[in-house]
Amino acid sequence: MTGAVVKRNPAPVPAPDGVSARGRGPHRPPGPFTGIGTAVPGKNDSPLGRYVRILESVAAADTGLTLTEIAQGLGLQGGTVHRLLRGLVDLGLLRTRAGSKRYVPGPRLRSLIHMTLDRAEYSGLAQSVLDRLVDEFGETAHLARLNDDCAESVLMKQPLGSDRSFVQPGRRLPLHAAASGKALLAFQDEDFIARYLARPRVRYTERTKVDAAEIRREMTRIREEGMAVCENELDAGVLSYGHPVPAGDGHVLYSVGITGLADRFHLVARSRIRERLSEAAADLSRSLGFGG
Amino acid sequence: MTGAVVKRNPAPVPAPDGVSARGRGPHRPPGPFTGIGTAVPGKNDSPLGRYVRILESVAAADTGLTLTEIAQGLGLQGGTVHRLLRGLVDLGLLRTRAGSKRYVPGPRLRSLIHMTLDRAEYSGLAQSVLDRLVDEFGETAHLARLNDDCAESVLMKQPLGSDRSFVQPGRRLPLHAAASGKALLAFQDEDFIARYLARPRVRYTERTKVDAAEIRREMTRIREEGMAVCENELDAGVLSYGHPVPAGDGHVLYSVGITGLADRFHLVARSRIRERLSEAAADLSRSLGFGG
DNA sequence: CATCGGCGTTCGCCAATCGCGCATGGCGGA
DNA sequence: TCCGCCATGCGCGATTGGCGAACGCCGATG
Repeated sequence: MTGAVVKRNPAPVPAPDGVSARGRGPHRPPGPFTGIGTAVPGKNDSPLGRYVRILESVAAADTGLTLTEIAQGLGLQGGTVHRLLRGLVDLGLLRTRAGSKRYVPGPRLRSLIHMTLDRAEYSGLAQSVLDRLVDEFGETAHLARLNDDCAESVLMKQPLGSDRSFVQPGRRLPLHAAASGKALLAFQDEDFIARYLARPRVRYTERTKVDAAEIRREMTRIREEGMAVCENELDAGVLSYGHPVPAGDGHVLYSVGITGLADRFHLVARSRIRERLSEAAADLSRSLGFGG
Repeated sequence: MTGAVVKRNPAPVPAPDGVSARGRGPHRPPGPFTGIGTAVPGKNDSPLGRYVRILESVAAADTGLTLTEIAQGLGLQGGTVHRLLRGLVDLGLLRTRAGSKRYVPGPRLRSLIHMTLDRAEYSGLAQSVLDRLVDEFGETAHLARLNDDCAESVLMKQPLGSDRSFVQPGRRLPLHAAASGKALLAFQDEDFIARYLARPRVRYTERTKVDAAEIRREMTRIREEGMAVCENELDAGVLSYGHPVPAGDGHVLYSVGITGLADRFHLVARSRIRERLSEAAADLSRSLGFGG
């Protein structure tokens, strides 16, 4: 099977003379030059390799690419590329720019990006927003990311003199028993929520809500209020608030939260917290790259 | 073709009773729960969808995943996953951690991720490093990213009172005639360099080097010195320096550069520039997520 | 106003591939 | 030592990828 003659297009190599192999050699103005991290130069065309090259082309283009631009770049047929693109769009890796027929990176590719972001990188992106929250309330603020079936704290800022922390970076917070987790869960799509609720949940304290119906009611409340509250449901004596960070295209991948000891933090008016968290979420949405 | 009975595994659904359909139901301790950005819930298992889910699983795991962990997560056979992983590794999307058998994101995925980073995001990640360079030298500093076959300036910081800029974000700098471009080209693998040199190059000024052999000689020099210099090769009267930003796994995707008018900038000792650029590159490598 | 060319879309066909079961080979723990 | 875990090949069948071709659609062109 090594020498099997492949019928496919011989890749975007300009035909030696003026006419391409199929008599319709277009022209291809700038040329493709695909492949930055080309590991094994022979495996680059396979079903998967083509998908990757499409993604790379689209990602490299600032304003998106049209179908035929992609087709030319890969040396593939228009019809073929159309099908590939449909697959990519259906998976959410690409999307078409509103109305236009230009393809741009989709939410799924975006989320993949953020999943591989290291914790160190968040400090540059979000530190200032958390700083402001801490200045305002004197309590611990953190940024949480939806990871798998939990919310992972990726960045935290504590007020001076704070003794212990409940949301140090790396801690995985359950989606049903933490404010930032609940703020994430409430804004996932129905499919995600259903799958989450179908699995067993841990009861951390006697106030932890584990009943599916009860959680669903709270999700509705959170969506209405725009903010999640969690008191004594995960750590005893702790009161925390969580607010979703919108991702521009409707998805919610991050949430911002603020956490304090209940007896002290209760003194702060909830409406003011909601207001500030909402502002912080808008700022974060911008600095995390969801603005444009 | 709607009701076609599919033979594949019924997805990671636990078998109703104790025994799985194939009589070997392992146990799957934590459970898979794959799928955050599930766009179209039906299209999620297709050849491509499986690949994407593998990538997401691996990206979400901090320390990488083993083959069987992935297989369990997707509800696929070990042998099947092995082939999928081989494809992903061959393409450079994944790689195995040195010696270990754990799979982690590869250089190609890294590069894809960084290609979709928005310019706004760079300001959070890299602004402070550029600020320091500008404070030190009073000249314009910028961060460039290898895009396709050119270096794209993604972030720039000018000193106060600077009149015009040669590296405003979005500008695409040629790899053979700009300091930051040359710093990128010099540290690509031989395959990339050969392909780049095989294509025609633009001569911008009479000092632009376009001859392949001459460029290769300069590449060697750059690798030895660790820094690229460019004077009057792209813009007349402009002197600029470029330094690669190492990506941890040997690849170079970014470079940092500093640019000034030649008659003024010539007064600064080259060794000091090299030293500061080297520090800046190390800082950038960390804040861009290559620190490990 | 008619025509042409580019672009996106759809359809049938063939085979490359994907995914599975099974068998095999290395490696570490009991 | 043996045994289990994990990783790796090898046929087989169903799925899907890729191609050619044809079809609307729009704007540019004569």
